[in-house]
Amino acid sequence: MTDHQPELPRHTSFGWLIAVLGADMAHALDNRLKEIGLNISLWPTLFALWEEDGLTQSELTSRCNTAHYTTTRLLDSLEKMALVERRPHPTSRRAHLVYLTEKGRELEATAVPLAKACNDEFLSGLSPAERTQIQSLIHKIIINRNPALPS
Amino acid sequence: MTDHQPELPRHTSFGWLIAVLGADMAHALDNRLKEIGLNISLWPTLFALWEEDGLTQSELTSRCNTAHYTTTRLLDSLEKMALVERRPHPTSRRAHLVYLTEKGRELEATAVPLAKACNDEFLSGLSPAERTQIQSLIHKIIINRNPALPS
DNA sequence: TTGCTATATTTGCAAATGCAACATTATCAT
DNA sequence: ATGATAATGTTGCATTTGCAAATATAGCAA
Repeated sequence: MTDHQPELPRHTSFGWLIAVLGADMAHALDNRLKEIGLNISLWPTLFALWEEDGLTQSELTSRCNTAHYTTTRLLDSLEKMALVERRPHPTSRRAHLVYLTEKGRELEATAVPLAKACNDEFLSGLSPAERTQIQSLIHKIIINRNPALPS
Repeated sequence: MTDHQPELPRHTSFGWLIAVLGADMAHALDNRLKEIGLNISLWPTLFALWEEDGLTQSELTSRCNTAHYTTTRLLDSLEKMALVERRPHPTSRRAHLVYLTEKGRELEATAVPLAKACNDEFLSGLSPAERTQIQSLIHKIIINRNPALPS
């Protein structure tokens, strides 16, 4: 070992930086969510439902960026926790519509501020201008890759 | 369903944007790596070793941001693939030093350009100035969270 | 030296994930 | 209608991951 550190991948590769930051943020949110009986794997689905429920599982799948079988299993968990329920679709006998229960709906007020706090904590080293900047740059990359997403 | 889309979490939450982008990038690199018999889980360890080998497993663990037992298992895989070898540590009988084999060393020339191409593809919608900007902003966030990392 | 604590690595077991196949229902062309 | 194909959701099984405990060694204090 020399006393001069060579440049490591985390310093030079964009993908690596994103992976490290993503893992770090997921871990931080997961810890907070555990305090209220949730965990990070449930988060995208719950968040999507707080914004709009009565969705089919495949609509949820696409909004949450998860695999269809993952959605099936997450909903099994969320139903056991009595946070959501599957109701029959009015016109299709194979699809379900997913609704929040009262308990699931109430959770939003507790949970969302945790996530906001988490985001803020990570962004705390940046100026307001820098925050806007990074958000829009990342958004730009995502849209560039998948123009189908609404801007 | 109305014809007006409410704002979804992916549009407003920094953590969500990072998670989506991270998953997307990991998936893209994983696909490329599979063409040459590797996969994304092996990547951080190999990359770290290409930069410097003869590290102990715990040094590798800390550079790769993985769990110690993950390092153990990844090295088992990499040894089976004849890409690395564990050698005894000269002064400690519990530690090992991890070295690339000739085959492992040669792989760098094939693999690293794949990853570079992958990064470039994701950054292709940004101007050179924007690329510098986003890289430095993300770096700043990571450092802010973990000041122990070398800048 | 003895014993206590910390470090380095591995492993057993349970939970989570991914893949591929399945069952069921819709759609659509003939 | 009939049959082929696609969409929706679930499940079995193998692989991966994570936690906690185990093993072995090092370092240090009395």
